[in-house]
Amino acid sequence: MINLEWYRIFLHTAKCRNLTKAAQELHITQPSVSYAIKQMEEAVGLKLFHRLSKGVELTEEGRTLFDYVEQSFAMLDSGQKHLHNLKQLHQGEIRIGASDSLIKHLLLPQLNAYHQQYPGIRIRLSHGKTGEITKRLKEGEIDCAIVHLPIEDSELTIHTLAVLEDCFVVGEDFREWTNHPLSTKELAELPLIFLSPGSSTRVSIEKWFAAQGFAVNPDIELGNIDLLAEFARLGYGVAFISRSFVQDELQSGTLYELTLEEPLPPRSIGLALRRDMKLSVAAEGFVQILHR
Amino acid sequence: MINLEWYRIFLHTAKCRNLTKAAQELHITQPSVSYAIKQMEEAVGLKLFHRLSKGVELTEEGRTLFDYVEQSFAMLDSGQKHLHNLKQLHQGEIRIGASDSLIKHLLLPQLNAYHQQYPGIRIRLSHGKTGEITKRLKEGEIDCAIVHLPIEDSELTIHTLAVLEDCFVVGEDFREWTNHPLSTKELAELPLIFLSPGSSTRVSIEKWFAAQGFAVNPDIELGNIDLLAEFARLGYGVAFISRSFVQDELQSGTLYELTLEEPLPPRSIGLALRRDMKLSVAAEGFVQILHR
DNA sequence: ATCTTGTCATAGAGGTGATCTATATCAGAT
DNA sequence: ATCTGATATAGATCACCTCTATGACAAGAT
Repeated sequence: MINLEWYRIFLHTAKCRNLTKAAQELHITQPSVSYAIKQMEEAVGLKLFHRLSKGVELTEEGRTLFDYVEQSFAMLDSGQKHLHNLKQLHQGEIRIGASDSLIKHLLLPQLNAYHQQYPGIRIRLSHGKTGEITKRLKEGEIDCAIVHLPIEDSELTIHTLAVLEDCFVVGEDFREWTNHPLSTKELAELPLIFLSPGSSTRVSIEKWFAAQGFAVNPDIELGNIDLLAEFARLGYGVAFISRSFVQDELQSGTLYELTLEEPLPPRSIGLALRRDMKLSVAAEGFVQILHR
Repeated sequence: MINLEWYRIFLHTAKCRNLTKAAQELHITQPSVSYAIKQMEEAVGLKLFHRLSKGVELTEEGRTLFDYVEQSFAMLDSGQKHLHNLKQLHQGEIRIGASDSLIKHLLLPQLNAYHQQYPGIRIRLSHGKTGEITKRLKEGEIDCAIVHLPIEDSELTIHTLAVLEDCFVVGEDFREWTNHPLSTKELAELPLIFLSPGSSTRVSIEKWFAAQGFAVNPDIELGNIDLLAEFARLGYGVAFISRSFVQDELQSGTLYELTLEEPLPPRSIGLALRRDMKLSVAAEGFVQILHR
């Protein structure tokens, strides 16, 4: 069986064309090199070097082998460099799953910070609902998931990232409703604008109404946070939305927040990771940025 | 510095996804594998495997490295195989079967070329008739056979090498018979010189006569092509022989070819190999020379 | 709840083979 | 004849690979 270290000695010897110099480069003694080459030649049953009076020269067979060994070692060197780059975050990729709205309204600052700090890392985003995203996480298709909480899953580790505060907002046409705290009954009778059924935001507000005995039926259902805000602004009704997603509009006065007698349920955003899997270096860097 | 033997251990472990099984394949103990992987991970400063309750799984970084290491080892394997093949060309042997006449008159150039190109390979020739030769081939006593075609045998692979053109030749004493095309009847009445019964050449010409209703009985039967030509030259009669075997004599005017009304049957020479057997490197080299 | 099984991790001991030192040998230069 | 630069060989040494023994853990079976 060929000792792999012999290959290294062979390679250096072939390049130096001199056992003594190869020994110096390899930090071993010249007899070590001589003996290793001898053993290797015996093992393959062929002479790999012509012994000259001043140094050595590859035989035909030695040249043939040299090509293979050189490429092989070049491959190992590339592998080591690639690993080093991964370790230094000069290379790599991270696969993140989150809903579009979370990506746009919550993650963008951290993604920008991460991308700025590690420009060599490829960020791959996939969107979807919390259920879909956690499935992809568990199947190893993504490295980490930004999800609405709560989630109970023994395969996942969950870290709370942020608290989401929801609110109802209106445009100029419905501004009079902000004059006093609304009862839930009053609210239920207004034209409501919600996200699609099944979204976490939608589910949480339906539960809130149901807990107070109201079956709510929104006038408008949209799949996009920006559209929710826009329809509210245009006077189509009352939109239910996370406050942080529309704080620009609230501050500039294009949208107004309703005050409710009954407090809205608190919601959180969390980071989900696979419990049994160590994060890649790239993913670890992102997680650290998220926790700042 | 990475110990190259760690790469081998890493590769096996990655493929087995189990340290205990990798240890078995490598013929070392499981703690050896565990310790080697640990040292390697410390040396590169990255985790290469997730430890699961049943076995291990490559990390992202481990997968990255695996690609490089796999290619690198494949390259070394190729190099070893190439060397092995070169070694075979230095020290191997080839066993060829053919009739004496084919050896002398057809194969000599290729044998010379082969011998010159691979002086370390021992060429062993065995002579005999096509039937005997194919038997030895099937019994593994020879590597390849040069035979007269056609041959139908499911155990053999046949490649056509050359077309043989036969002819009848005479010496000075019978030269007058070359003045006009001979009928087969005229030919059958001349003293004929043939090879021994059973030889392919003999069989083919007997069939030719029989197809025209003649039972031919040669005056002289010889076992040697050179003797055939010599007896024709000496005026003993008309010899049936392959033209390429006597083209020197035909050109120099010591032998003359008869013209026949009825064309002689075309014959071919082929290379027969065992279908179920991979050729040695030495034999492969010879086959390539034959196909030039 | 407890036991069994299969797996990986660690510690200390052992031994083997890679490498050392010492030196011989060789070819070419002076 | 001597020197120089190189490789080859022999016996000794010791570094480190691998061993044995055993611990730890998780999953599955009872």
